[in-house]
Order: sequence, then C-alpha cells, then structure tokens
Amino acid sequence: MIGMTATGTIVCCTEVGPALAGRDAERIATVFKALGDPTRVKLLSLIAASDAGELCVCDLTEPVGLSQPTVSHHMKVLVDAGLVHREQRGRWAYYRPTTEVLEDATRTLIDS
Amino acid sequence: MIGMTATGTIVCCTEVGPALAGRDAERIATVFKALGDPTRVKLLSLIAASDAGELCVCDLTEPVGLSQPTVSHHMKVLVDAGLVHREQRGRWAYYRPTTEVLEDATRTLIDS
DNA sequence: ACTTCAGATCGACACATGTCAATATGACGG
DNA sequence: CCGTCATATTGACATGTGTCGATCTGAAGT
Repeated sequence: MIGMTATGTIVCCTEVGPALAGRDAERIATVFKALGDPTRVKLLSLIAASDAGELCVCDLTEPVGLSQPTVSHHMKVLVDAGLVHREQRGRWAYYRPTTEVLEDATRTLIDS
Repeated sequence: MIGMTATGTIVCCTEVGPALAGRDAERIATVFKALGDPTRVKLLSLIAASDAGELCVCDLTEPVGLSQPTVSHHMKVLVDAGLVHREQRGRWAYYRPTTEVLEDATRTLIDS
C-alpha cells in the first residue's frame, strides 16, 4: 500500500494486522515441517494408499530404501506432528494417517 | 498386514504399492518445507490476511521482528516454492499468495 | 550525476537435521 | 528363561538452515 506523509513523501508501509500468535505459528510449522522431507512424504503416501489403511515399519523400509532406524525416526517425527497414529499390536507397530491435522493447519494458515 | 509363509511362520510384511516418484515427493516436500518455519507461516498469514491481498517487505519486518535481509530470504523461499508471487512496482516488491500450490501438494499427497 | 531509499545478495556463524551402525527394549515361541 | 524377531534409542557425523551485519543493485527524486 502506498501512502503519503505530512511532508508529501510517498511511503509504502502502513499498519498491518497482527501476525499469528507465536505458538500457533510454531504448531502449524511443526506439521508442515514434518512433511518437508521427501522420505516422509513417501512414507505418508504409502500408508495413505495402502489397502488396509495402515502399515508397519517392516512394510516401509524397502520402498523408501533406507535403514530401519532411519524409517523409525521419520515415523516418530510424523507421530509427534500428529499426522499419523501409532498402534502397537504384538510385535508390530502399525501406523495410520490422521488427515484432519493437515487440513486444520492449512485452514488456520489461510483463513486467519 | 499379517500373512503366513509355507512353513507356517507368521510374517508381517506384504507387498505394498509403489511410493510416490522421487521427483514428485521432492516437489511436494519443497512446498511443505517452505511452510516448516514459524516465521514463514507468520509471513504468509500476514499477506493472506491483508486488506489489499498483497504486502511489501517493509510491511513485514516489524510484525515478525526480524532484520530486512532475513525477511527477504524467507520471502525468496516462499517464492521458490511457488507459494507466493512477487511483483516489482517502482521501488517496492509486492507479494501475493498463490493458494493453489498448497492445495495441489496436499491432494497429491493424500490421493495417490 | 549524486543521493536516497527498498530490497537482494554475500559471508559467516550457531544450530538443527538426515543418516547409519551399534545397541537397547520388549514381545513372542520353544 | 533363552533366543529371536520387530522396533526404538543412542552416538556420531556430514550437511542443511536461520540469522545477522555488511555490501551490492536498481529505482526515484533533486
């Protein structure tokens, strides 16, 4: 926006609405940051596209071509961001996507 | 998924659909990574919420409390990700959000 | 042309992040 | 209980990232 001071100088800056609160911005950034890595994008898409709607780590290491600890680490990031839900059944850990979190983050970012 | 080998051993892993192609995953990750920082979340929300639908750098430094070079750097990241459009008018550079990119990334991630 | 002003780029620094091998944990089967 | 299997955690390392001060680039105005 272009305005003008009392002396006639053209200025650009005008007052602007308040930014998102710091905590909100950090919460939203955490969600997006979790998806800011190609490996985690692949992992989530694999789970979302699976027939059963859930997969365990052993299903995931081979498609992404990374070691088991690395996949485990990435899954923890996705869980901490609230993007997937972890359920232990016997020896295996099953992961299922929770799509609302991504939708909420996007809405909060755009609407407010 | 739980299956069983010819010898009767219970196994977990079954074949699974192919992951997103590497380039698609990287393209999507670039978009989300750009939003994976609280400062950039604030910047985009400030622009999206502004009355004119666009803002210049001088409007943005004060709300986020960072130096001009740092804000400039963050805006470049957002532009490179395709999340905002940059237009030079006179001395000022105006930024406007391009929401389709975020929607597309989300859709590609979830649907395929 | 010289100055001023908005914004971008550069160089440097501290800190975060992705990766792996090695090890720990915890569940199941014999 | 003892071994095995699936997964998590730890420690280490290279690379990436956010930030700033200093400087460069261009556009107006005088």
